[in-house]
Amino acid sequence: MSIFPFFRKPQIKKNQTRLSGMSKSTRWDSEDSESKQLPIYQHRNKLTQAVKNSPFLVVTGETGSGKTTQLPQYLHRAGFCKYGKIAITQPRRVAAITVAQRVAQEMRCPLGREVGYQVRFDDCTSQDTVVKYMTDGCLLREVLADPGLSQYSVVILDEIHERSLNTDILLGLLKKIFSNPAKATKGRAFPLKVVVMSATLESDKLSSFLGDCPVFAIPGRTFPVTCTFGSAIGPKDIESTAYVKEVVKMAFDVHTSEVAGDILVFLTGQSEIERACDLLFEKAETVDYRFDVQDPTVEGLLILPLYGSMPTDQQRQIFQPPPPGIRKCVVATNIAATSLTINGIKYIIDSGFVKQLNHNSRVGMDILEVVPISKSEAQQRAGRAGRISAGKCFRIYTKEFWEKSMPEYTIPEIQRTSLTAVVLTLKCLGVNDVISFPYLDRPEERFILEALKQLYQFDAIDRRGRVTQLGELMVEFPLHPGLTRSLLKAASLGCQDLLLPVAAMLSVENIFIRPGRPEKQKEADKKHRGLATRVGSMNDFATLLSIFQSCKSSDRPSAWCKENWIHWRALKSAFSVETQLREILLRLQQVQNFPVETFDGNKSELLRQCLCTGYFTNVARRSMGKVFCTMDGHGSMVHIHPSSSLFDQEAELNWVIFHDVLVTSRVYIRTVCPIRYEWVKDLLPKLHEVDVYELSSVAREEVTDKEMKKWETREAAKRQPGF
DNA sequence: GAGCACTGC
Repeated sequence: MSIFPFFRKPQIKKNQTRLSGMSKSTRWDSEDSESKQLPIYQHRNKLTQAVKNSPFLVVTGETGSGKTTQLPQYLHRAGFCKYGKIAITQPRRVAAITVAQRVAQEMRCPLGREVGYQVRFDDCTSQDTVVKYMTDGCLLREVLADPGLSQYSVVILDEIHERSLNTDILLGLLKKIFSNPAKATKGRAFPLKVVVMSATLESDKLSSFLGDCPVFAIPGRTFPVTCTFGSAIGPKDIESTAYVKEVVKMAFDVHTSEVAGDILVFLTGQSEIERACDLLFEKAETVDYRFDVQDPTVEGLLILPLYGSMPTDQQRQIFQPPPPGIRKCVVATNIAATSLTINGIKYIIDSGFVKQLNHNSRVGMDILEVVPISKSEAQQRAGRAGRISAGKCFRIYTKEFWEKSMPEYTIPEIQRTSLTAVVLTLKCLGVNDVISFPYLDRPEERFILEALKQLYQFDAIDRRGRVTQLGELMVEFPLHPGLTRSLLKAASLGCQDLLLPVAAMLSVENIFIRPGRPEKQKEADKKHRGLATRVGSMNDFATLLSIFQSCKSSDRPSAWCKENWIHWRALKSAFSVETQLREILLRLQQVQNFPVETFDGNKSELLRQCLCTGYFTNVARRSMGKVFCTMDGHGSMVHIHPSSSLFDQEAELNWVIFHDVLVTSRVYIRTVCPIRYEWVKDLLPKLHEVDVYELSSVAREEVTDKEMKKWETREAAKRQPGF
């Protein structure tokens, strides 16, 4: 029996499919009445005209305007697919997939034919696909292979206001490539049309960035949300964690005094959410529904946590409507701000904080920190209450906090992240001058210089800032450049099987489960310690390799994970990443001039020596007791994280490499491996070879011979014996 | 002696 009894497969004649939209076919003329009621519908002719008339167009519209689903269909119907496909980018996989599903349904075609999607590990397109939803990262990879984007007639960048790193890079690239009319038509029958879609904010900025291109505003269709400020959290409370209690109190007040409707609470992380849920549960137990609760139809409270690392089936529970009479209260991270939409939310409790990963170029580290959200983000959170009817948003912070502690806009990712991979991508696209590249918001110059310095250290670019052969290979891998460097070293020595699983394990989410309850915690820790392997000595990278192999060869891998307190979901994605990396490597080995080296060292040390070629920027040396000192020029004092198998064995160690740094009560290094000084001796001087200020000319590729000479003398002076 | 939000290739 069919699940959809009224669904009829459309009759598609083979010859008709490819150009169907622009012929006089009546297939698309019968729009369903639902899409006719969308605010965008009245503007459809003007919109297609606007796309025709200008190479760039900005379209703004709030959620519910229908721009993501309708505009591609209008363009399709107007004949734009005659010259190529229409690409619509999304910052997230799920969005690309679900929107494509809906549009395929509206256009009455099977998904993957005229309408399809492409995300990593999942390409649902065919020869017939002319409307293609995809993640911004996928389109960026396509630009790398074909900078002219010759198979597309229109590229639509959606959700620009979220300012994802990839979308920002694409925007700059499209401006650079297609704002020059001569370049824009080069090798094309029809100049590429670029449409940039965003929520209403910042449309002027976008328009002027794209040469004062026209702006098309579509009214949204959401309900009003009234916002109130609290009295407890003021500008002085930025460092405190008092907001958890305050949030619980506010949620409880809403439950007892407001009419029926579900509650969504925004907090910053897993442990905080679990604590808030416990507190709320305690309070909710004391309620007498005969007297305490104003709305007589409300007879109970269902409290549900929601965060990213939660098991998927548990996440699914969130979307179930609560039983009659029960009010649902979801306590979530920022995942509920954009990634997941929960229906039925009428009340928002906003803590005003978020956990954000910021790159600190002063110490050369990424730091995850709790910071106040921006005003635009607060509005976004509030908007989550107005999707089905009028809602209310309770901000626990004061008006003064709003005015003094919260910035207008969130700093875009490109300005607070390490740019090493981005700069390599740009260089490979022929963007030599990465400083004057058209960024919508320019990153600080020292961020760019730091990235160049790292790329130079990895031999991905040469002293004049040109991409090396190795750099060309590196850009093909969806990994951090250092990790790629190690992988390529291993491949050239023929031992890629050691590095492929390690690289995969390090590029997926954390695989170790650590529960909140202390007794369970002990159990999990014990299991994890048992997984640590001794290859000559303890080594966290080798442990990852061993976990990967043990699980993969297990008869029941998911049971194996459960037993060992490992996230099965994470390990599954590590398996697919490993396969993908292996395929990329094989392809490159077949077509490129791939380096081959011989190894005359100790075989049991092979893995660690390969790691050294990519991690010599992350070397630390024990200075005193349990304190290590990084050798990256910053000389930061760090400790080995207690989750490492090398924790408590510091006395036996002198030199180590580490995968990442975690800043909490101390500065911790995680995923650690002991090394011998000889392995990095020849690499370390490279860390001090180039001064960041000298690199600004590398960035612009304007290095004169005189400058080169100056460097070489300085470098010789710096190369001192022993270090 | 432990405190990793969220994406993406």
